[in-house]
Amino acid sequence: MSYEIEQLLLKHGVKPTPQRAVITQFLLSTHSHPTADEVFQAVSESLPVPLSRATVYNTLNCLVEAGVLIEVVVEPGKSRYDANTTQHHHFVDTESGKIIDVRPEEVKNLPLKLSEGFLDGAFDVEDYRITFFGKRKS
Amino acid sequence: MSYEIEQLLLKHGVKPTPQRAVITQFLLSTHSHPTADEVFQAVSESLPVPLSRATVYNTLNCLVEAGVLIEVVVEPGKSRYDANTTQHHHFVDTESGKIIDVRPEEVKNLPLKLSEGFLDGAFDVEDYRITFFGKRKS
DNA sequence: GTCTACAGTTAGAATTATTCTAAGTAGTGT
DNA sequence: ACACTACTTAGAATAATTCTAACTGTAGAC
Repeated sequence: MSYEIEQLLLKHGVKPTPQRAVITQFLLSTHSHPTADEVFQAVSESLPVPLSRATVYNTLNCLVEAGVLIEVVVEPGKSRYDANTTQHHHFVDTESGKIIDVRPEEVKNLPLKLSEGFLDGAFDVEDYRITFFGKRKS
Repeated sequence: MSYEIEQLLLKHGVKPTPQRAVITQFLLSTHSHPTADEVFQAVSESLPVPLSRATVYNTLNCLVEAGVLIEVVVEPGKSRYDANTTQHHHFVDTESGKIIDVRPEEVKNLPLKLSEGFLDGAFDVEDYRITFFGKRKS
């Protein structure tokens, strides 16, 4: 397993195992926001040892807890995963279903501020995500 | 069934049936963003006729298609439904899991504009939703 | 008024995504 | 080598949703 992946996992307090490394490696190499099953498909092809679905789910949950990955929920029924853990947003192409990362700088007028209302008054807002919907220009 | 509900369904091209009316009625009466199962539980108690889960799912999908409801996906595994179809955002209380509607006016600096970038250049952004995460102030 | 057609509803089976369980495996420290 | 612990495994179990095929019930044709 590559030194960089090993260091990344260690830095987040995750014991580096071959399965975890290869799953992390795959997610770092793509911007396609794959589902757990897509990770399973892609990784089991390129792995010398057999890989269980349970391990994929365990690993993804573990990596999300540790902050190595972000879980992205934009459509009902399944979660998607993103190794880009910097603050960013998502654009969903409603025709293809593809999800594209949107850097905060691409959105004007950020950071958002809440006005003085019940939300700002009663709650601590720790984070926010914007999901854009639209279509590719023809 | 109430005249208002009947008119609302007709206006959206949905044939008003008792099941659809009572499900719509329930969603209009709450701000709790219930899941399909919560709708089923709540409605089957107050309905004289038996209600099938399939009907709940059929009806919710039908009402979302017709624009009577919005489907809200903030947590993995299940969809939630919201009869508030005006443009708005959501705040998720990460401790209780409760979802609270946020009116656009509560967020300063809106409407957002995309800067001149690949996203703005290649895609037509039709809509966006902001999901806030945080906790109730103690 | 009856008949027919069709859309809506139903119970339960099937499917899909995810988690659980119990057993097996490997690496680390002793 | 030995035991401890954490990881992985296959398959069972669960949960959310969709499918299927049979059963209404109502609207329009006659």
